[in-house]
Amino acid sequence: MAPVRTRFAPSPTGYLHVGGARTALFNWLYARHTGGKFILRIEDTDAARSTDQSVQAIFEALKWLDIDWDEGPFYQSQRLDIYNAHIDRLVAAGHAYHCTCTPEQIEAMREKARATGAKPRYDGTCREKKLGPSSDAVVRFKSPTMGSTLIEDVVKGHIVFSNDELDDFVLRRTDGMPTYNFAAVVDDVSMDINTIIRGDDHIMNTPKQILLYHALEAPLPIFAHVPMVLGNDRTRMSKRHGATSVTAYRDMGLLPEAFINFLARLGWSHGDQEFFTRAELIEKFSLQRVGKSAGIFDPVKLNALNADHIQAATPEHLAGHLKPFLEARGWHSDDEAFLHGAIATLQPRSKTLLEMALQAHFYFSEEITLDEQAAQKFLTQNVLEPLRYLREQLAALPAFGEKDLETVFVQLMEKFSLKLGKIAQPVRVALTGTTVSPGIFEIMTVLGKERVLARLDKAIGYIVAR
RNA sequence: GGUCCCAUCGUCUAGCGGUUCAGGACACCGGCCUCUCACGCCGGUAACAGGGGUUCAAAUCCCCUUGGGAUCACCA
Repeated sequence: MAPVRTRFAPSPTGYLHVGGARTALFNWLYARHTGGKFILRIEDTDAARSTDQSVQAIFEALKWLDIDWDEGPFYQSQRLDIYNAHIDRLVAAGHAYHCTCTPEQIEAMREKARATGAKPRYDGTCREKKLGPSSDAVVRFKSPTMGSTLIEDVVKGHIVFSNDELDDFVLRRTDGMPTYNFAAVVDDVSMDINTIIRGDDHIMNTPKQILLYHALEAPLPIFAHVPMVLGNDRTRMSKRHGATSVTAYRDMGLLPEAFINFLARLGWSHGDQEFFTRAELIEKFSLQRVGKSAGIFDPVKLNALNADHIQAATPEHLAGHLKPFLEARGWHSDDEAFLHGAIATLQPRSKTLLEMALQAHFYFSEEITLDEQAAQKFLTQNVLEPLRYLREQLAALPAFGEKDLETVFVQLMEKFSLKLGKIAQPVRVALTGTTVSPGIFEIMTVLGKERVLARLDKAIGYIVAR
């Protein structure tokens, strides 16, 4: 068996979207799983719509997902000589011909066909004219008029197309650029791509491509058409479904490992398992386990999976991904231990890194602001003495671990006959400014004695002043 | 409209003829835990689109209907 060679071949006409990312992921996973090669190719033969900005956006997204490639990136726009050489071969062999019909004439043909209820298609006017190349001629493929073409798809099974459905499609445009079907096949052949994994919206192109493989006398690759990713309205994912750019999910606070886990599980399964590390995905991925039906992209489930990955990650790992969100709020910390401690307390209560950053406000804001409602309700006269006592006891503490703190609180509760519930909320408000936060002992441990005392002083001052 | 693909809980899916009055996950609804919010734990509601076959036996195989999707360019 020749080693597996897969490729991802996006057209740079916009950012990398969810469907494209999944196609890239499946190709990459399959190559990594089999120990094969994964090739990146940029299909920029549409000069009008391709932009370098889009190319950069695609690179950026793949980099975030940590999908790396072994060869490329190749640019089709730089391979015109190769396509032209193949065009010459095809014309010489009688598989293709020059055609000077104008777009207007073609449109007229289609109109006429539609009027008679026939299929709108090129009528073969130039098919036998043996025209030579010229600046106003396209090159068309001479499609067989009889017979049928069979696709043996790894995920969809056998699909048969009658060849009379096909017309003589264009291989090279008047501007000298190859069309998609032709360039893709020439590249896949010349790059030895033996496994083509792509969205099933390409199924209709496949018979044309198979015919081209035959004309080029090239061995057929394995085809695997994976089902589409749909939006919640059951149509193909597009801009109107909200965030569909991969990097938008990064900016919403998703972890790349959670995102690829989610993408992989959309259409592929391994028993009942939901959570996969990157290594597990590579180990377990297989084309046989890819389903046939389209799936709806569910952002709620994505977030839930992300929460699982956040919980499973180490604070050290999360720190790198979280920092941009902190910095966006003007928060910095050179104290790694402090940062990691803070993250650890937030892990079980954050579905996204954005949520985590938002909840981390009291760790990184130098001066916390007391929420007025919270302060009104919990920083009252009757907790003034307990808080003063607490402040003194804490100040005298030689160590500031959770156990030490608990001991102080037990004493406090006994001395003032208070339940923990009665004193915890005031302390929470004093330390964080709000009524919602991680456990107060964890917070205090992370914050450290100095900050805790300062915040208690501030709260005491607030009570005295009211 | 032609062609092609698809069809299990709201969603993602397990199920590859019998051990399933269909299992898991997310979401939802109860309860427990508890210093708040979460996490966690326990429990619950919820699906084989419909109709014909084949078979001793069908969610699983075949056909039809219905529904959804994709595609019909000198875009990719």
